[in-house]
Amino acid sequence: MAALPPRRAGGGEMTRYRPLSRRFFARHSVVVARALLGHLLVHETAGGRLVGRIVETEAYRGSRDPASHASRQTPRSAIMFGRPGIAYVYFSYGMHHCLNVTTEPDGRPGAVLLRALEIIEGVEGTRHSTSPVTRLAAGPGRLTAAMRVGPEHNGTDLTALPLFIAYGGRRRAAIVAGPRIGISATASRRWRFGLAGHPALSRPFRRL
DNA sequence: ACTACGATCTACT
DNA sequence: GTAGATCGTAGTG
Repeated sequence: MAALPPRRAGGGEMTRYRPLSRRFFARHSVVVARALLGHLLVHETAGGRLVGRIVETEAYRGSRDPASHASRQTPRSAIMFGRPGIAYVYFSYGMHHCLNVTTEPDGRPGAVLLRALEIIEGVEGTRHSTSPVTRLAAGPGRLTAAMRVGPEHNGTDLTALPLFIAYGGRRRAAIVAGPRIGISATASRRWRFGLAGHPALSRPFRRL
């Protein structure tokens, strides 16, 4: 009998990175946006595993949130009305992709935009053009570039391989909040959240 | 078919 | 601080 081949670095490590449950995402977008801070985005690629800690998010919710793509029901936004825990990837400003995870129970529109990560594994597999390394995923467009996320991930399940959100341990840092970036309306809603003082934030949070 | 614009990033002043 | 790159989506004709 031949020896077992070595475990591939792909699925075998799912014990180390445990996906969050779908129920985690089936809540109010603002609750999910805050709760995601400190958890991990994991991507098992052919070139190796990429892992980043989520340090900044934004909540988008409901049909009456004018800043949200779900303020109108269109082919693109349909995914925000579906089941939670699914990737919503859209193309922005003609050159970037942004990654969201859908929220709220099935049938209610919502999503959380992942705006910044601290890359903690697989830095050598990410693009090296951005320096310092702490800024590699500091912004929604940089995040998708660093994590090799593209339109092919739109509609995929973020609770399963190869791209998923995993438990990241107990969060230590305090959470800060502010108005969402690039949104003219609803500036009074402070639905942008971040880990206080983290170097990978896309932009600083203003003090009250 | 044609137009306007954006949940951005980089480079430059 | 502000401009330019660049194109899918959605609204209008």
